[in-house]
Amino acid sequence: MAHEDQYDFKTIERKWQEIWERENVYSVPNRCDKPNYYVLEMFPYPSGALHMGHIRNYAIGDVVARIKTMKGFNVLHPMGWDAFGLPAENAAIQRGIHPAVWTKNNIAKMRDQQKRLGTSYDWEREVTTCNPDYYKWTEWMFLLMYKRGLAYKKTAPVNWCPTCQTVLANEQVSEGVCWRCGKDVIKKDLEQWFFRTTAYADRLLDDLKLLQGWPERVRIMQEHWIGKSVGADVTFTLPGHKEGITVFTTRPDTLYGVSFMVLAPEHPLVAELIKGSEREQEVLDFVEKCRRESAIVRTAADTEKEGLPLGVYCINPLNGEQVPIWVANYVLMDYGTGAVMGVPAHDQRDFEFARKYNLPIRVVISPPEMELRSEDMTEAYAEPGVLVNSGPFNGLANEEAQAKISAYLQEKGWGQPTVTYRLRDWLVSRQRYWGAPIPIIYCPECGTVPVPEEDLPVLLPENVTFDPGVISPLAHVPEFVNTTCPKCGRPARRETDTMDTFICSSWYFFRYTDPRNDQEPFSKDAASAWMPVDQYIGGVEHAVMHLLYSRFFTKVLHDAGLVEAVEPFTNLLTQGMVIKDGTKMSKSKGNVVDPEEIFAKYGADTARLFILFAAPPDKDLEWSDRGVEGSWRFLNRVWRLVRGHMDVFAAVADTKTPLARAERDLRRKVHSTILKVSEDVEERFNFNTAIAAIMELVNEIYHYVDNVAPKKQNQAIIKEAIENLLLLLSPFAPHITDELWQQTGHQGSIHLENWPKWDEAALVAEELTIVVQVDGRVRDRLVVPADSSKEQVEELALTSPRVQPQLDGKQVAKVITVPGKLINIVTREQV
RNA sequence: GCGGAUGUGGCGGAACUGGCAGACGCGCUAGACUUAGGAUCUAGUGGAUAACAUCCUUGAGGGUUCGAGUCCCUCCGUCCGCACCA
Repeated sequence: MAHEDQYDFKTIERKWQEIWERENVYSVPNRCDKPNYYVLEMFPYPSGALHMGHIRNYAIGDVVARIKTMKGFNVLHPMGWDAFGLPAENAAIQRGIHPAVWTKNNIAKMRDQQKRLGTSYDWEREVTTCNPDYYKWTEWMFLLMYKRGLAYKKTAPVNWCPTCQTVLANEQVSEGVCWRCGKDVIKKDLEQWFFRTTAYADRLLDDLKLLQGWPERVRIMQEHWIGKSVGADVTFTLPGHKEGITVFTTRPDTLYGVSFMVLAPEHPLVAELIKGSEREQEVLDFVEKCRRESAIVRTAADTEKEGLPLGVYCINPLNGEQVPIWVANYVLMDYGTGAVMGVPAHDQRDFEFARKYNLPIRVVISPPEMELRSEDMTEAYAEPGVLVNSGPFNGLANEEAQAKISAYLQEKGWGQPTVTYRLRDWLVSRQRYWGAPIPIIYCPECGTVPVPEEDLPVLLPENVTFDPGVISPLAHVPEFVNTTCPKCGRPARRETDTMDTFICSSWYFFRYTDPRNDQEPFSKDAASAWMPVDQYIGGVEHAVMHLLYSRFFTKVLHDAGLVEAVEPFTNLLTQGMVIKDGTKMSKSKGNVVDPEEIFAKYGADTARLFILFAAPPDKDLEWSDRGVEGSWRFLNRVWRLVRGHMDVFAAVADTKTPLARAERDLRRKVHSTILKVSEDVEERFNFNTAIAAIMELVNEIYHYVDNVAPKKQNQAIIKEAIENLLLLLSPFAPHITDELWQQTGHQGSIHLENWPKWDEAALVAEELTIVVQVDGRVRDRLVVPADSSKEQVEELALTSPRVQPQLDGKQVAKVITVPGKLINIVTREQV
């Protein structure tokens, strides 16, 4: 490859990265005379190297940050490391490297890659969650939760990932498998710490409507995850027992249609009710079988419903009827009360179950204008209707009956209106080493005692053996475990579980506002200066987990009076995946493109430009080596254009002589490009079309310099065009533009310049192209002076030689004119 | 099953409130410059056709309109999320 006319990206990119760093170009104060703007990309887990998804994420964020800076904002654009987590521990186990060392090395490598991408981060604000000066405050957050009654410990059947050797929160299990390793998750009874996210369920749901700057689908996913349903608890009495069986139902209007009761296999009443009966063993075997089934099988909708009668009855409080009690696999212990009333006529699952086991089906909601007979039904009737077979409530519309029956139940003490959520409390304990310690001490005398704030941080011991099991590696370190009780001073034991790393990432965006504060996690003033984040950018895979936890944290911090913000992220951009050959890049598919290769072959500017040009940020991006080549060619084209016209930069504009046509056209292109790019980047982050417009501008400048005789070329106009070109291109390709800016005699970095403004006067078109249609089909195009009147244009259109033949033998019915654009001549057959 | 997104040349993708479909880039074809070209430049490039005339063309089929990629209805495909939530 002949290199003599290609630009030397290696030298140029290194040069400018050094200058930016030396001159602190991207350092930002918390307050100054400019308005603040906070743009944030999700910080990475330091896995070892950046992949294309990272590069895309940071390229998008960097363009936003640079444009906002040029537009006069004081822009906070920080970066950091979500540095606690399992891979570090696994590396330690497999390769004998300490997690801290492994993590530190990875961070050094990835930070270097980010710098080579040319990102405009304020590195003075870098945070690393595994450093004690950060996790001290993560522990502090735990204590805050504890103080506010939002952290508690309980024994519960929890999700256990045998591969990762730790428990998982509900959000971290998808379709029965672990979010990290993809292996089956099983249920285990363990005593664990939880955060009371359910206490915020309503606010997390309601405030979704404040998030108009979020993609709708993310809001819907969160709404679904929270899963609010409004209904009633109803207690069926159990003869011979003090307590009855309470069920949750969204359909109290169907209570007269109950023909059986179903308990979840895990329901504590099951064992109690069958004790000593002849079916005891049979039922216990069934329960055991259900428990052994994996979560995937258990929750799949097409799993065959199975159940057994207990031979025991409860009483429907409304009509006093005896209702047989069953146990069945389709009832879940961890939703509602773990017991369900069976109304086969009006619930599809109950219907299937009743048909299978020949349980009675009684219609209590009648559809309008027809009679529903249970023996004819092929599926449950879940639509609205009128109550029948329902005693005093007969004849009521079912929506009305819901309220009436709920009220009646409450009045009689048989139940009350209830709201149930799908959202569970957040299980935050992890039986692993590489995480923030839970700052709790267990004292034989005083019980559970939080570590006093002044004793934070609880430091992770360095000498540990990694021997994963049900107990955290920390439990094997006596120096760590054995301590004294902060209350009574007697020997006590530390909690040895660490915190879910999602806790670290639930508040890091606050820490960036005040990263070196050693008195508090951040000052309220610093947080108020920046929060909420104006633009957050990251992958949609965090739609529920990270984004929901961060919202929860922000609300708790708000309630504690520590921050003003009630939501952390005003606008959210979920970038698309980087794919190749139609599928996501992954090592197993062997379709990975390493950013290092692209940096080495074409440089960061080319990589950035390609990634931003090939697709809009929220869509998937198909990687194309040819496309990268095209971006590389374009930058060289810009390079040659500028280098070929170095002499124009001394030119002084001649404001006296009117411009000729070619110059007016070029100026119009320059200013319409400024307008187009400004709109594209501002409104929808349409970087791909913005870059396309810049490419058109380059083509047009070439067209001018190639077609106007050198002596006649207007140097001031070329200068104006090239300067604006460089300014518009600078957020996308920061190195080459800074270099050319300097070479063309400008003082200071181009990245400190203002965003260009378009000149309205230059935009005014001199001529317009009017499309002429006959009956909606294009027949001619007329180029007319911009000030032509409607009549003049219509006359031209009707007499056009290309239009005339189309009007032969027809009458003009009407003429529709869209001013400045189009004329449509509508005809009818001659009578 | 429910919810969401999406479907446009050989490819990635444009087309704001209904108004020239295919911007820009890739690829391809021809030419120029060259010892050479995988550099660069110029021209062309949705399909049919001998045609600068004509017709067809935005997943399929209907509809509204002077005019539909865009609005409405009925389907189909692909991707994603949730999935026995009582």
